[in-house]
Amino acid sequence: MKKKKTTIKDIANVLNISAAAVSKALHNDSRISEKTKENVRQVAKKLQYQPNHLASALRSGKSNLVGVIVPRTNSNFFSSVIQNIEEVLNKKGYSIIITQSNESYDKECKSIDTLLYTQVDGIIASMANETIDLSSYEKIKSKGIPLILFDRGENDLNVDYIGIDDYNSSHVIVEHLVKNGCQRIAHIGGYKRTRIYNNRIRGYVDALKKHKLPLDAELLTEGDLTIEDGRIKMRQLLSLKTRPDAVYVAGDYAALGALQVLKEHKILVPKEISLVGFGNEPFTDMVTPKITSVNQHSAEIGKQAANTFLKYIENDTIEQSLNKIILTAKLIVRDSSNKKTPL
Amino acid sequence: MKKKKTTIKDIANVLNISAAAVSKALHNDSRISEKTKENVRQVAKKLQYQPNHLASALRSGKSNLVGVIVPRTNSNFFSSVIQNIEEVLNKKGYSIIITQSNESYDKECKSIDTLLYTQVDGIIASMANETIDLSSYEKIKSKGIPLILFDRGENDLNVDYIGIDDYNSSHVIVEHLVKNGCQRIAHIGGYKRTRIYNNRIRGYVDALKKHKLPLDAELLTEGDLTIEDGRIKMRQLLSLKTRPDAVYVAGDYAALGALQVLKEHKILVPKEISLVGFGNEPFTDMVTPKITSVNQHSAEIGKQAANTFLKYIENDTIEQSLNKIILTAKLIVRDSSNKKTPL
DNA sequence: TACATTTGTTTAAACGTTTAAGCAAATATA
DNA sequence: TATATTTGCTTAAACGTTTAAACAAATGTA
Repeated sequence: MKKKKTTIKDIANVLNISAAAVSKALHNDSRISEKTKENVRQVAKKLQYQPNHLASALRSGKSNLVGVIVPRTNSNFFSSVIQNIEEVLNKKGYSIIITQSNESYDKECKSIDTLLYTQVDGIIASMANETIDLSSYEKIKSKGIPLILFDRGENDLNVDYIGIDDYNSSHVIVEHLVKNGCQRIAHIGGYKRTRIYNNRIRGYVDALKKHKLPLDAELLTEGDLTIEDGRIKMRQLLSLKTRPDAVYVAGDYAALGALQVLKEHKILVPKEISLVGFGNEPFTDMVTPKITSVNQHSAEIGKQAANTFLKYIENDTIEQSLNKIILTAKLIVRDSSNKKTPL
Repeated sequence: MKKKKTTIKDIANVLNISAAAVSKALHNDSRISEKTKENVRQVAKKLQYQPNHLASALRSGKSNLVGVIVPRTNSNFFSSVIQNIEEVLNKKGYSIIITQSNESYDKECKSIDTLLYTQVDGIIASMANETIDLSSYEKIKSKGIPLILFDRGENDLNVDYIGIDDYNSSHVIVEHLVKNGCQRIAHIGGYKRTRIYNNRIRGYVDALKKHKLPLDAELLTEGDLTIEDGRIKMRQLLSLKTRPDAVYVAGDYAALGALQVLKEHKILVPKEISLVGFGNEPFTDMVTPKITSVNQHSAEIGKQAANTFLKYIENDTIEQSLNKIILTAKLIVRDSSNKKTPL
């Protein structure tokens, strides 16, 4: 059934030379004559030779494969980061293997095992929401291969991190809402244990203080930021004795859920309640009203992550350490928070 | 820099047994004593032994890796298919490697090369829109590993295919629109060269005939079904002397673009023009009005694809041939086409 | 001419497993 | 007691490469 695959030896036999010569010819070794190289290339083509990656990786100790772990691929942010990682790495002869954790810690551990098992030369990852125990990430480090984190990182791992300035983004958002006359700003946040969400919460709290706005515990919630979570939290906010006049949601999906609830309650956005999301997912520009959100520079993050990996490959004497590249996120003001020129 | 990895030999040395014994112990060979097995397991754990996949795959000729190629991962359909493929295959000890073609033929070829190079045991793929030349897919077949296609398939490859009944889905859609009083139904279609879109177009044409509706060439367009494509095609339709009273779009993203244009033109949906999409992407349920769409049973497709692969692995005497599994898609009627109980 | 260098190749070991074959010791069978 | 079988391991080859080391032939140098 299985067709026999062409090996370097088959080529060697045809040309009556050694397998070693063929290997070197294919790698353009200077000690192989131009004539032999040409012969090898021709026979290789004719026999449809494809190098056996397993063998070469085993021998050389380099797989030319990089693992990428993301919580999910069906968000524009992660999809775009991946695309850019791939673009940069392909140019340098690396291929990438994508795995999704589905925000599950167990699945993430399995992904890591799969990647290590595949003997990837490095791993670029964004951590699952659930992840608290870092031991599987420590395992990557202990194998001595570069580990680069982006978006969802963790200082304690002492590796490179590429992300945006979440703390400051919250300040920008609150400032924007205040300028638009909002006084009672709620925050539908992610889980505090995830660093980025924690930073957004801290930023929100500090920005309220800065603007001398009351910090009301019932206006601050934590959750997984799914659409459903956004719906639940928005309903909670609407049931308060004093409703907020603005809601800053730490993720676009939850912001969408919140918007649905607002529309179901016939509440005018932004007139009665302003809404701001986070992530600049494409749909924020598609719904009515369009949702104000924060652009996370996915392309840039992907490129920087890939380049950071390459840095370690090109110079393996550098020891990894906590090294943060923080990009400044950009607030994209749309209808959902723009009271000045309403729909 | 690179830490030395534990091998089977290290374990053997500690216990003063041969590497072969360790290998067998780890594979629970019946000819190894329970005591030795236990010792091996303990030492393996202590030394944090992780089998070297490259070596075992090279030796055994099985990588336990399955490649998955999709046009893109940031659609819910593909993301869900992938998740289900993974679920089924993980249980059987396989890991999957995801690659995206980004709808580009070149990228698809590269993906195939990467996967073959990684020595995957099989490939499950959905073809890029652009793909006409099938030679890279033929390459997969010529390697003798199973190739399973889903959603975007091609009869000429003579391999297994899992998808939905596109032709019939068009009939269901047209029927639904007719029942809602539509008489002049347009179709914003995909490229005819892609089989699924061709089938949707044929279904549309035949359904019109069946209902004795006029088949007007200017009501039928072809494109790549991106949001932008949907916008362009909708504008074209609106500029006709006689506008359609319903638009059936062969993809949800394009349907979204079409909806945006309709709203910009203050055209009431579904009152003036009804709209139907395809794919049941989550956002169809999020926008206003909610878009009627077709559920493609992504989970089922993923499971069937994985099981089809396993069928060949479990019995390698079966020769692959054109073998279609066609699921019946389900029309999800929402506001955008429901004239009877409008908003 | 004698020696050194360069060129183009071969040989053989190695990467970390798996596995067929072999073998000694223990146990079962007659 | 002698022979057969089972148990529990070892030996060695193999998977398809890469690569250090060796070497013969060709070319250069003095």
